[in-house]
Formats: sequence, structure tokens, C-alpha cells
Amino acid sequence: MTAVAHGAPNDRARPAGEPRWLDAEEQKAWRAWLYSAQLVLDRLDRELTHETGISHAYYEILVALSETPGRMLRMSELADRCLSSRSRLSHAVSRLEERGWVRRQVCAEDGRGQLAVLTDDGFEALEAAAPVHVESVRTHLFDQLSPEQVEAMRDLGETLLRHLAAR
Amino acid sequence: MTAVAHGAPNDRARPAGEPRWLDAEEQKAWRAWLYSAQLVLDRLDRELTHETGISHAYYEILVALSETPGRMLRMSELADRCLSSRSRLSHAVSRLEERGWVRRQVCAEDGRGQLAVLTDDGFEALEAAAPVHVESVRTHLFDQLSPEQVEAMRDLGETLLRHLAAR
DNA sequence: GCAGCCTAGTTGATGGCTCAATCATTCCGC
DNA sequence: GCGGAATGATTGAGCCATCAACTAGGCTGC
Repeated sequence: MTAVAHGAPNDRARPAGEPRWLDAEEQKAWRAWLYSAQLVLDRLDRELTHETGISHAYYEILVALSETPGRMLRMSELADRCLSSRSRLSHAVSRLEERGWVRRQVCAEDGRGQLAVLTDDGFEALEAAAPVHVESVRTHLFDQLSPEQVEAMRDLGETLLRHLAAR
Repeated sequence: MTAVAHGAPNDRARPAGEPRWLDAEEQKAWRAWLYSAQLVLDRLDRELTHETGISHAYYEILVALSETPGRMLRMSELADRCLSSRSRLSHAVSRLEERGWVRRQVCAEDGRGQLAVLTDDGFEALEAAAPVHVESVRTHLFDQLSPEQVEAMRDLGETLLRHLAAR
């Protein structure tokens, strides 16, 4: 599953010098992180999808809108908050419009812009899904972790974000 | 982005009692974990895909095969190791066959079973991709973390896995 | 006031993933 | 050994994400 799996540094010339292979301990840490992240994300998405019909990606859109005054956001701002590309968001909002949970509205200040607005039906759908989601997060994350581990999770996450959010 | 976003416990009756909403600190820890996991996974996949033409999912298949004596595995065993459904793996192996990196072979002991076998071309493709992948993992993960954080990452991952791997 | 560039957002083609249905083979009880 | 259940794997339909191309509106300098 990982870069160094087939062993010791080999002798191929690399554009950027010798690869910095992982040692056995790093390997274990990396795989534990990778597997756990994949499994938890997958599990949260599946439980939410199967019990409410809303995928985690769509849920994030509804939440982002609900947290905003007026329950509306510019498409690009919404995309950023959902870690989504604009194209992906545009498609997703179209599907949410079909369900009647979001509607589009042209932006008054900028004729190019669009506002995505959460409808009352959308808010209700979100309210119905939220307890399911929080229960999954509790079950697969917080219930498994000591307070120290929760703190470590936050520290780790924030450290990684500091690097990646900067682009 | 999260379950408790729209605030305090409300009064809707829930099948399983009052939702166990996250408090502000839990909220921060949860979002830090979620965003960082999504961003890191996304980044690793994009860098690998763009620089080598192999997605992370396909890369995992090649690695799993390469680590095995004879460089072959039963389809279902391979699926388990890649955290993949059988259907997904079957589709993926078909694509890898088209590239000439894997071939299928009926299993001698069980006529229903199939073996996925890594070809020499497949092994070469993996060797070419591995340095790119390990560099991404270093850049976005290990280079950002102290030894204590790496240890915490491993501890956290293993704890979550213990719960999820058990199903 | 318009030419050229930039920004916001959408669209459609392509490929991957999920789910349910299906096929082939093996296992099991008798 | 034979009928039925279980197992291993594949298939196809439908949905979602990605990428590149495109539309439309705004901005800037002259």
C-alpha cells in the first residue's frame, strides 16, 4: 500500500535524487493513518447515505449553507468551504436543486456570481440528518479515543492543515 | 461541515434518544481531523495521478500484489487488502489488464476463484511510481510532523483501526 | 467606449464507484 | 451423486467527480 513496500533503495537514477524511503516504523505509522482515515471516512459516508439518503459531500454543502447568515453563499465561497472544486460544486448544487433543498439566485453585486440558497425543505432535511451523522462521528471517532487522543487528533489535524491550507 | 453546526440540542424526538452533540472543542478536533484527512488524501492522489498516471487506488493494488510471493493474489484477498469491494476491484483489475500491468489466471485449487498476477510491465510501472509517491508522503505528512506527532498518528490510527477492522 | 484580459460559473465527455443481479463452481446433507 | 445453499467473482446501470472547453459579465488602459 505504500511507497517503500518493495524494499530497499534501489539504484535507479532519480530526477530528484535518491528517494527518501520510509523505514519500518514510519511505514507502520503511515499505514495506520491511511487505513484508519479511509475506513472512517468511508464508514461515515455510508452510514449517512444509507440512513438519510444524503452523502457526506452533500451534507457538508447543506451544513455550510446553514451556518451562514441568510443561509446563502456565493458558489465559489461554498466550494472553498466544502473543499470542493467549482465544477463539482456546480454539479452537486444542480442535484440539490432537483431535490428542492437549494436554489440558485443571481448575485446583486456581481452579475457573474450566483448565490446558493438553502431552502426550508433543505434545512429540514439537514435537521433530520444531523443526529445520524453526529452519532456516527461519536461511534467511530470519539467513543474510541481518550481525551488525550482527541487532543492529539486535533493537534495533528491542525498541523497538517497549516501546511496544506497554505496551498 | 458537521453535525452540531446549527447549534444546541433541539426538541425533536429521536429514535435513539437525544443526540450526543459535539461541544466546541470536539467540534474543532473533528473538523481538523476531517479537513486534514480529506486534503492529504486528495493531495497524495492528485500528485501521484498527475506525475505517473496511476491513481492511488490503482497504486495500492500494484503494491499489494508486489508484496506477495509470486506477485499474485486471489481477487477477494486483494480486495480486502486494498479496502475495496469485490466489484470495485474487479472493475479496477479489468482496467489494469488493459494496460498490461496485471493479468487474471484461474485458481487451481478452486475453480470459482481467480488470481490477479502482476506482470513485469506492472512491476516496472510500480517501480517508477514509488519514488513519486514516497516523496508526496514525506512532503505532506512526515516533513510536517515531529517524532512525537508521528507516534501519535500511529497510536491514533491503530486505535481507530482496532474498532473498525473488527467490523 | 471598446479591446483584451480576468474572474465566476456551467457544461459535457470520460472514467471510477456502488449496488443489485447474475453466473459458475463448490460444499453439504442425505 | 444429486439438489439446494453458499461462495467467488463479474456485469451493467446509474450516480458522482474530474478535466477541459466554454459562456458571460466585469475591469483596465487608452
